[in-house]
Amino acid sequence: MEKALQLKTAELEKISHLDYFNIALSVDCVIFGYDNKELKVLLIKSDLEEFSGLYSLLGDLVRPDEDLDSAPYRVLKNRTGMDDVYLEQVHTFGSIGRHPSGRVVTTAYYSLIDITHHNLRLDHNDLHWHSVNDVKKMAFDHLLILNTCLEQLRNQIMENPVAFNLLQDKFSLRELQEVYEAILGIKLDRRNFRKKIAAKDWLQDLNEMETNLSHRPGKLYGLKKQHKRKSTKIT
Amino acid sequence: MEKALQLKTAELEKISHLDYFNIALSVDCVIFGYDNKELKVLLIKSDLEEFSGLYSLLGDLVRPDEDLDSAPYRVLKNRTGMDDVYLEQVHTFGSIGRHPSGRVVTTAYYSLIDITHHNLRLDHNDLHWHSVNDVKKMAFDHLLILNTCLEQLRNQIMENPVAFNLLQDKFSLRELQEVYEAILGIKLDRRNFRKKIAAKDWLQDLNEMETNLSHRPGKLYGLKKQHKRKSTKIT
DNA sequence: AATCAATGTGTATGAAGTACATATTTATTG
DNA sequence: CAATAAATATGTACTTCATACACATTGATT
Repeated sequence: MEKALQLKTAELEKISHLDYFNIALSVDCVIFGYDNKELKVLLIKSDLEEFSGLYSLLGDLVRPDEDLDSAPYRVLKNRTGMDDVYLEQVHTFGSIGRHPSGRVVTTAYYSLIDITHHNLRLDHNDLHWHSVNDVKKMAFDHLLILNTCLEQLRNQIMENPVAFNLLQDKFSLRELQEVYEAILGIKLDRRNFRKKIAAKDWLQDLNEMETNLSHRPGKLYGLKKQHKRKSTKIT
Repeated sequence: MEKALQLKTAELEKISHLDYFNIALSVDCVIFGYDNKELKVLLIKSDLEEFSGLYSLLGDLVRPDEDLDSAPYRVLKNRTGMDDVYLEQVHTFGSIGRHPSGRVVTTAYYSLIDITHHNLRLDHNDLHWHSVNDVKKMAFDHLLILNTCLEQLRNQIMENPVAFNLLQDKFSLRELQEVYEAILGIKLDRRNFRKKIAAKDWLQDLNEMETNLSHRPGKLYGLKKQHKRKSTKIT
């Protein structure tokens, strides 16, 4: 048993209809968005009886002919139409009882998307944005998955320019700061925040100003090209 | 297809003998040790023809009746007899072609063990310690897995007192520093290292000294009880 | 012209990281 | 037993980073 992985193909065939392949593998996507100064997460109503009334993450079983890391891109593309997103693997959850219908191990990914920019078909897919702070109960172990991803996101945003994916291409420093505050759940000092971001050399000054405000407009910035990550994982 | 995870049990039965369960799930353990001022990793000779002469990590298929996170503890216990180790999930690798015998997705864990303390049955299991720096080629994608785990280890040792698991219960600050140097692959300043470690409040002064040295002996320390992590994952 | 509501900016302080040298202890050796 | 060798133990100056905090400026509105 202990050596199963070292067996040759023929031997592997023999054991493949023992219990070894009775574990299904899925991916679940924690898709973060940002609206109304709040961090949101995109959820779907669970149609498992056990979880009636609860929401779950967007997931699907991994197909035998796709890379594990490609599966969440497929899910995201199918659900939202987007294929230029930042997706990161976070953790794999595999407790015996986590799925009521059978043994399903799931690998969790998170993604940050601009809810205004893309053609989200929320109605068609029965998808809904939820304020992360308001989500108290979810189907499966998805609340644990959500919290794990949120924690990882919080740990990353000062190192990597990922939070920018929540915003449109042009944004003011105020908007950027509000995004950071929504993710971290705390207020930040404006001058120190700007100093810190400036030190990262992430921003491109677009020489444009905000418009249609009833007060002094701020300068608009974009994320420098060399820091933009595009999907390369669809196989 | 996209909704497979939301299907009811009966429906799940129906599709369970389509291709969905033709992905096997394994765990692989990157077991780090420390000897002769070098970071080591415990490897086994691959007995796949494709990889003849190469070494691989210790792994096994996940059993249907065990939690994913329990599997590496089982592997480690079976291989080394140890069950009081620190094991941490790092990443899941699932490229289509990563295993020549079929579709196997593997979740990687790392562990740090004291190579002197436990009853390692190296000969019996055909296990060998390799200097991490000398490992240039491995079976499967195991070199990638090793490097991913090493990177994560390096990122963790200043936050979490994990490196201590490489040492025996009593150690001098010099030994501790040498462990850190071996993991990070750089030399550290003695005074600054001690200052940093002292600030963590990890160490218990044992009021003992090194013995059998041909020079001034150092004080011996232990890791404070509240920081010792024991395995709780065997189901 | 005055008011409102925001943007934009700098400095002083404390905390943490880094570079670096000397006195002390033990075992060993002549 | 005195001198030497090889290590331990420790503190300070310097720099870098994080934090706290206030005022002048801009553009729209009245």
